[in-house]
Amino acid sequence: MVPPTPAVPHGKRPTLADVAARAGVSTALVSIVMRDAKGAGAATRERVLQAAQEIGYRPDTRARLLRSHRSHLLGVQFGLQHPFHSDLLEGVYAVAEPAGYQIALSAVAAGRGEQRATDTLLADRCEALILLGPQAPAARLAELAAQLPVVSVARRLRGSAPGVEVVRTADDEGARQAVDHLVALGHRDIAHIDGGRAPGAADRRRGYRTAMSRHGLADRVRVLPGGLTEEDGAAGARALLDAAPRPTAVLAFNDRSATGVLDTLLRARVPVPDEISVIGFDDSHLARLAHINLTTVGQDIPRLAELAVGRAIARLEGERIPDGEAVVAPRLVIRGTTAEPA
Amino acid sequence: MVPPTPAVPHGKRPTLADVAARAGVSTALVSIVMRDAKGAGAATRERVLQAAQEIGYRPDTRARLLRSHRSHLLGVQFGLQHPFHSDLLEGVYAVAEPAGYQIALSAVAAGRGEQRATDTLLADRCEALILLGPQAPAARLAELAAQLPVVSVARRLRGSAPGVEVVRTADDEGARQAVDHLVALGHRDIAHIDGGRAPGAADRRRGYRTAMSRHGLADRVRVLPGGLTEEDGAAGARALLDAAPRPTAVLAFNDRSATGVLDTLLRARVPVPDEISVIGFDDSHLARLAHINLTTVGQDIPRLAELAVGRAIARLEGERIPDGEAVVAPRLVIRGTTAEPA
DNA sequence: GAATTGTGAGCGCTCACAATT
DNA sequence: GAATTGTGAGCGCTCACAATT
Repeated sequence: MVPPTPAVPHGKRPTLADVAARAGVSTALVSIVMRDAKGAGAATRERVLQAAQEIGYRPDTRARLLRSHRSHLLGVQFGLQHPFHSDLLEGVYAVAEPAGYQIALSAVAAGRGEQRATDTLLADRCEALILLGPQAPAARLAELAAQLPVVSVARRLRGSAPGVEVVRTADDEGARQAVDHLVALGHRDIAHIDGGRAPGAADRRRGYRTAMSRHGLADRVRVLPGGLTEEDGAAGARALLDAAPRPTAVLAFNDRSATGVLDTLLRARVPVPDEISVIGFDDSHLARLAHINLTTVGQDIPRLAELAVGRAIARLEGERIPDGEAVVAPRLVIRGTTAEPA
Repeated sequence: MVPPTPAVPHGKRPTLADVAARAGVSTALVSIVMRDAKGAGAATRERVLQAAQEIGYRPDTRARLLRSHRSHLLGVQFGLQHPFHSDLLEGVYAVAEPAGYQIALSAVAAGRGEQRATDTLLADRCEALILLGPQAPAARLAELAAQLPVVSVARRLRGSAPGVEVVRTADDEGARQAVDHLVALGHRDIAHIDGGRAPGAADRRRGYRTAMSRHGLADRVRVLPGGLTEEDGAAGARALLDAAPRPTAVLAFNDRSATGVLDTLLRARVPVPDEISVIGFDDSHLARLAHINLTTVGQDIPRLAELAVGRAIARLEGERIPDGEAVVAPRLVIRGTTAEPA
């Protein structure tokens, strides 16, 4: 049985002209009222809104965009499997919509690469692109930046993609804070399970090394290959358990990785933080869960989102933008997975 | 310093007319070539593509949609914080794009409710709506369904929203499979940490109760209030640890909840599965991670996505659709968190 | 003259159809 | 006659401007 709604909706969807006819005014006037622009009397405004309501009129965003010079559309590319991106998106919506910009989302997924994601955003007439943790070659980013304003969030680009705005956390500084905290607690054997080639991984690795050296612990530096998933953290933790001497503290690349570390240690009956302290990175939802209660280097997600949207809009509106990257300070959040060494 | 790219891109972006002028043909012909439609000679086709390439032409999706009767756009509403939705989206993209439909994404987030999410999809001229785990009142869904085809995924609607297509997993059957498995292992004290008011929770609860009764274990039924997060599972597990007698097995509402259960048990030094067996629901990425290795009731995510997209398209193309809901069979995936009771 | 209203054109495409080979 | 090419109109809006109070 075919259900009640017809395949092609009943007749056509109502247009400006339908509203105008019903209200007995011109379409231009309806347009003014629908946009809430000035140039219409209170009585007419009332009458038009009434008519629109009655026939269930909704403005057609696409026609609107086509006609107007500006589209006020920001295209955002994100990874479907990254909770950190989800958190950022919340912030992006929160900042963009009040500023009068709409968000067009395009996901990177298995079988749907970044090229595809950005291509659809361009075809949709986005005015600027905000890329969350893009992995595309710098040359591709530069190519995009030649066409429209592009903001890279959380991916550093050392001048290799001119024209691309970069908004990121001071990853090295975050790693330093983590090491400082552990050293202050009395730790010396501090290992780092890194993020491999993930955005930010190189800086965190460097920050860790530098901080260790500064504390005279250069010979204790231990970097284990990792990645951005729970599994990567678990693998790193298993390697550490076999090591002699075992470290008394671990800095993981991110919270997901740290979760994997915690799980492996728990299974191996190595009490945290009594025997080994663990620090994550991001301060995502995960870290805050009471049963995880992870000490972590917090990224200021709302601030990152605000800066990303802000720079995109500033570029579009021709405002002056401070030179160089926007680097946001991280902040160590001390919870229950770090303590003095045994 | 303002960077190289001008605020409003260099002049204008190229249009069909620009390509036509460069190739020395009519715009209609360029349109044909760009759409890969028939009606253009090989040589012309070549020349047009060449011209388009040279000036960096990209078709404007919005103008295209405006002009053509059909938009071939499917609007998908999803929750930003639900990994299960991310998995579904992967499947949706994989099915829709080859079928010639584009996906418009609209996220539900803090401060951006479902009403807002669907409103933007409608304004974008989507032809059909696919709602992942919608929580909106049935009346609202019915209202939408009166305007265009609507598919509800994972949310059951017992006739309360006529016209809405429902695609879901047989949640009760899934819970039954879990209980059967545990009973076959020898468990009798099997508790359920439920999903509260989450979509599917009522069916899973009922499936659990029914299965317990069928095994003559009605007096062992224990349902603890829960939800869909790790924290909900952890809270339920804490309650169970204090209970006397402790259950020997727990069925959690979903994998996230089960992860919270596992964590709490590990911390309390209650070995899994030696002392307590744990089963999740979904078979999300989470469950498959080696260090979690969770026995779980698998939802057939690719199939759910395929059915959702398929029904939307069928409705749009006026095909006959089997009456009633599309219910997908779950399949128990046995991993490492279940065993015979001690 | 200031506020309100209307007119005409056109944004970038695709479609139906006519004209050309 | 079949394939290829071109013409004109119009999708639903907004904008610049003119006309009205």
